[in-house]
Amino acid sequence: MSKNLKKAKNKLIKNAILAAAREIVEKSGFDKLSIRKLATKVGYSPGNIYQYFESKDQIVSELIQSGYKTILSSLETEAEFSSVEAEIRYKFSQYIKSALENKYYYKSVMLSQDENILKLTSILDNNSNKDKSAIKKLEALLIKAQKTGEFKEFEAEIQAQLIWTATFGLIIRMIIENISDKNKQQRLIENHFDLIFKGIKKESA
Amino acid sequence: MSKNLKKAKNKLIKNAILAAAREIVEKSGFDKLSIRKLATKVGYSPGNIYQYFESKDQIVSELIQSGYKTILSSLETEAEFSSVEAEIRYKFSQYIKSALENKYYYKSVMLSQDENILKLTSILDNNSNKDKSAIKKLEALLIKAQKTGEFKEFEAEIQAQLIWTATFGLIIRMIIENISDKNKQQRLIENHFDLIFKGIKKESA
Amino acid sequence: MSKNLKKAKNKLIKNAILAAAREIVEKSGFDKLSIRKLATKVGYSPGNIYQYFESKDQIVSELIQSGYKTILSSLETEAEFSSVEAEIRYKFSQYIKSALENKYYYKSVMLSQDENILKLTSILDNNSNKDKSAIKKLEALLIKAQKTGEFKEFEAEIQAQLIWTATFGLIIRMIIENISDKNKQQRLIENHFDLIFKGIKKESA
Amino acid sequence: MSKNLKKAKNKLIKNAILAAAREIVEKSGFDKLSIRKLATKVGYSPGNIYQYFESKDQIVSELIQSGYKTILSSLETEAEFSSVEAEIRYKFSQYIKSALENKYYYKSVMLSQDENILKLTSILDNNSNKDKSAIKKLEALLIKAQKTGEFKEFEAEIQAQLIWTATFGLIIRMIIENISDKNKQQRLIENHFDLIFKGIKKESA
DNA sequence: TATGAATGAGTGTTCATTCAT
DNA sequence: AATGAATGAACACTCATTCAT
Repeated sequence: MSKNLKKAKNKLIKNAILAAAREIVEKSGFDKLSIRKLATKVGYSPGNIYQYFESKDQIVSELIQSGYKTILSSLETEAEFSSVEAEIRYKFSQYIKSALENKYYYKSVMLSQDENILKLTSILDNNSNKDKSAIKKLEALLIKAQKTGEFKEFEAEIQAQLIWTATFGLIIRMIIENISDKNKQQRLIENHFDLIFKGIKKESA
Repeated sequence: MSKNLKKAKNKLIKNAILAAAREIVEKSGFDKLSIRKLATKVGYSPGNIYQYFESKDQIVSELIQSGYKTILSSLETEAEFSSVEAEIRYKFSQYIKSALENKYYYKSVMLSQDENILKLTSILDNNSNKDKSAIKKLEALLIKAQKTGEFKEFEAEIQAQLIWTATFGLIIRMIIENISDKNKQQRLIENHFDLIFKGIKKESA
Repeated sequence: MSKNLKKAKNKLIKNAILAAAREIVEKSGFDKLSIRKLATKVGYSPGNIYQYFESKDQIVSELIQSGYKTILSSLETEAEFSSVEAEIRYKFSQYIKSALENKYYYKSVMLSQDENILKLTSILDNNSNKDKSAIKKLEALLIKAQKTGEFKEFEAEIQAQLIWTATFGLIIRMIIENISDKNKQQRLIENHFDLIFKGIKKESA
Repeated sequence: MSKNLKKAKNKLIKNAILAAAREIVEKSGFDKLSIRKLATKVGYSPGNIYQYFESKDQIVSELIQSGYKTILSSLETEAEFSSVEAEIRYKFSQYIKSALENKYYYKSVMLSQDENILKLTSILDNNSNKDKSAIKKLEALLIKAQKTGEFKEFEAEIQAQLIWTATFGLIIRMIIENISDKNKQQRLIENHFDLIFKGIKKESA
């Protein structure tokens, strides 16, 4: 077999292993992912898994990063927006829908307390991932809108965090309570953003 | 010993076991709860635990149900409030703090997808537990505030749900990301309610 | 079964486990001692070993201490000696013979580089076991003999160490080369001490 | 490629493998020598090692034999000495240092009970290797010194053996107890020979 | 009612060796 | 001659559960 073919085969198997891992995680959560179960599922001996991955941690890590990227990528768009509110509403709606489409995945990743995963998913830790994180992008948006007078002047970092925790809470509850009616989802999402943008108090109050 | 006495003694011991379990869980999480540790803590042998509980699962389940009540009870108070906003801020702050003090329970209860538990914990399901649920009490408060002009006129049920999911999201993330600095907690909580009451948009915008 | 009986049975089994461990070690060295092999040998499941010992380390440790004490105890005696030379010759001869009677054991213990074992067996480390060790007793003997003029004035600590390493070397080689002829053993031992006491140089040289 | 060329190439590679193995062993000990690590170091795949050696055992065995020669060769020298004492002190110091520089070999070789190795390493067996052995050379030296009046008249064979076992004991303990301080090594070595040459007794005693 | 011994399955990881390619 | 995938056994240790006593 040529070197290229071998490499391709290797990649194929790596992917098969990751796919099996994903299946286990989605069905039973990260706790239940073990090298043995994984090996059995792909029809290998436990030791052979280490031919393809250095450690369980590496498997977990690759698993998460790939899934998480899928969901996060829903935040990217080429569209232009008339206001920051419109932009946030649009992007987060996409994000929520993507999360709901990968619900077991989203749940597993976002509820994991594994250190490596938390590095990617933490919302409230002000120090981690300063630059790349989605939180920072939201914060930038808030600052921009504050400057144009669209939003109230306020500490953008903490607001970004709280928008995110609120949205996270909505998604998780929709997943756990198995809210699958698209209309109901839509109504919840819209009202969620109404709440965030306008609050519940009467303006002049 | 009379039958009654026997039953009472049995209940006493069950409670002692549950109390020990609670201690372990709240100190180290559900992962670290093992029959062995539990037995050692109560001063019994591992085998004897099975005289009082059918399985570890049963212990975990009873533990979760009781923990949930503790947290919910934090919403009760005799105090009078000058406004509904003040009342909501006060009660929910209590609730959040109680959740953080019982973080392993809160997480377990609120993330459980067990049917029986979901009957108690569901936020978005409009049909379950119409009367007793905490959601309904919040909804009633919202309606009251709308009538007095304190809050905007709006569909109270869905607003109650979203306040709850947002708060749930904040709590879960504080638990998962292990935010233990009391000052940071306080700041997050206050800003969380600022967001909910006033939103982020400029009023005249 | 009464508590005492149970305890006795427990001790019996602990001893059986230790005996099995000793057998493995004597046949194949400490490297080859594994919980699995040990369990198989006593007819138990691996896990059950932990009913009797906290860890493999504890087993190893108990094993060593018991065997080492046996050999070391050969240094104790009630006898009175006409000179320090006589005392040293007598005691070390006993010690060597005891070592040869427990040869696999002596070899395993004295050649182990396991930290815990080295704490007991180190000869050259000036810091460990300052008080209790056999080395210190020899050192004291040397000092006494120096004071009475029997021995040359010299740094007693290092001399004690070197007498010990030399004797250790003799024992190990007798074991490895399987010198079992008692007469030959005796001749080697006597000449070994002649060498140590008088050296090989002509006195007036 | 001619048969000879092939054989030469084969030998070349075998040596490269052995060299890599030697490096691993001398850095980390025989425990840490694994076919995988070895293959990685030579730039081969694990399987290919078996083209050149039948088993790991064979590699270990060849390694040990070659290492032994290195150490023994330290006894050879062209130098002239003013006395036999000086000669012995010099040569054995070289030998000890060489042993300490190849400590894993020395330990493995000298503690091996493999028959073939024992043929080379035995000190106390009066019959084996009558001619070539290092012991015999030492014995000859002793006899020479006895004749010149430098050393006491005594059974040279047994003295040679005991000098050797004592020195062996010192080396092994320095290895096992990991005495790496060069000054301490030097002091021990010097005092070791003081002991051997002069003994510990007062001359006139 | 209570004990504690025992099991069997489970955890991640490493290893010498084999073998199809 | 060389690769790298694969195996199967091994390592120490933990656990929920069962059961004879």
